[in-house]
Amino acid sequence: MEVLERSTRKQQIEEQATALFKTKGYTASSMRDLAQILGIEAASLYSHIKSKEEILQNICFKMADTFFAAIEHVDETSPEKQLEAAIKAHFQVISKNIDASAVFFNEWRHLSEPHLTEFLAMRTRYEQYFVEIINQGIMKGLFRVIDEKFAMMTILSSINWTYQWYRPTGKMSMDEIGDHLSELLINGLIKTRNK
Amino acid sequence: MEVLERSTRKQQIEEQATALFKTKGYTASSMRDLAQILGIEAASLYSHIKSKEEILQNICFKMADTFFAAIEHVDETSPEKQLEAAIKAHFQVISKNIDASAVFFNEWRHLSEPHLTEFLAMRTRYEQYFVEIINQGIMKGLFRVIDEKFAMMTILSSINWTYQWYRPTGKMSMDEIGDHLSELLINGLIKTRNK
DNA sequence: CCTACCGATCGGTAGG
DNA sequence: CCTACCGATCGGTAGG
Repeated sequence: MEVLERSTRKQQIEEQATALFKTKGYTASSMRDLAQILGIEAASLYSHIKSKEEILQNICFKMADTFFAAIEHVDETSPEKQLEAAIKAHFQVISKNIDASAVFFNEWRHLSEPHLTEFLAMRTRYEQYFVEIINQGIMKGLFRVIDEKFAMMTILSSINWTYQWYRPTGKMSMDEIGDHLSELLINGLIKTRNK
Repeated sequence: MEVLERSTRKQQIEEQATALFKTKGYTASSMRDLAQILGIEAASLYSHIKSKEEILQNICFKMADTFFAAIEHVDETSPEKQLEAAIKAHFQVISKNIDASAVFFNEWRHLSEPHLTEFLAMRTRYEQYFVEIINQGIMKGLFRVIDEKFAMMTILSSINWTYQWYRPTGKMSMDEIGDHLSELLINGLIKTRNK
């Protein structure tokens, strides 16, 4: 019973902290700000969490796990289909976790060692997954010959930026955006018969 | 003579502050950090600047001016050529001002009012320039029919992200990246004869 | 450009 | 979860 209550309270803290960090940034957010949102004193937060940075670590590494879990289920035959599925999977994680994505993309640099190094290693591994798909597409003559890291950066940055403007209530639905993103980006990459 | 010295010192402060803000973020950077880099006491900074935020304002609004100046010279006939020139101009500003671009993209939200509102208005106006080119391309039947704001966001985000990975010493030159960026993005947008 | 210093606020702890 | 409090650090000023 007590464990359950604590667990729930900890989740509440992390949830509110995520929204706060997104709005004000991690460094500019104080534990007193966070406590006030939850209607408690700042000192009381430390019954549930170890430190301010622990919250940031949880947000960043949970998001990293979610991103990896999403592309784990991608299982297509052609590089083109595989890239399409990966782009959509990546976007869906962002669209379903807008606040956490904002913190993930902007505040990770405030992680202390050794978490910072671990975080960057995970990011590189994730990026490598996209690089390999692009590489296969080039080798099979489907994609234009292009620096694969450059292509990966261009693709991921477009998707990553969506947290800045995507609104569930906007005129484009989640699926529509996923479709258009993959279409525009893969269309840019693909070899046309006329070129 | 005195005015000249002060002006130079102020430039030095802003230059070092830009690098510091990029690395640590605006809020996490202290005036004592900045003073130490310059080899003076924190209090001495205030002979040259009014406040910490004044530095941020100067970085952000100077960059905004530079971006506008770059697209002002774009003067092409077709939407395709115009978009290509605008993409290249935008990237060149970033590549030539990597540190200031990082601050511009990440730290603007720490501007206080009324500067924040003014900044966002400028950004919207700049984005609108790209939206209009895309709109013309769609109306002339050159570009695929797509939400023009979505296309603008996708294009600009790819270019904006370059400050994260572009290195003047990297294997792709500045011009090569500009070429490939515009090619990949416009190729994604353009109507192919086979579709 | 420096010394000396201000009030405010920070993350976090002790003890209940 | 609270009261009471800690040492550290913050942006900035006064006066030279």
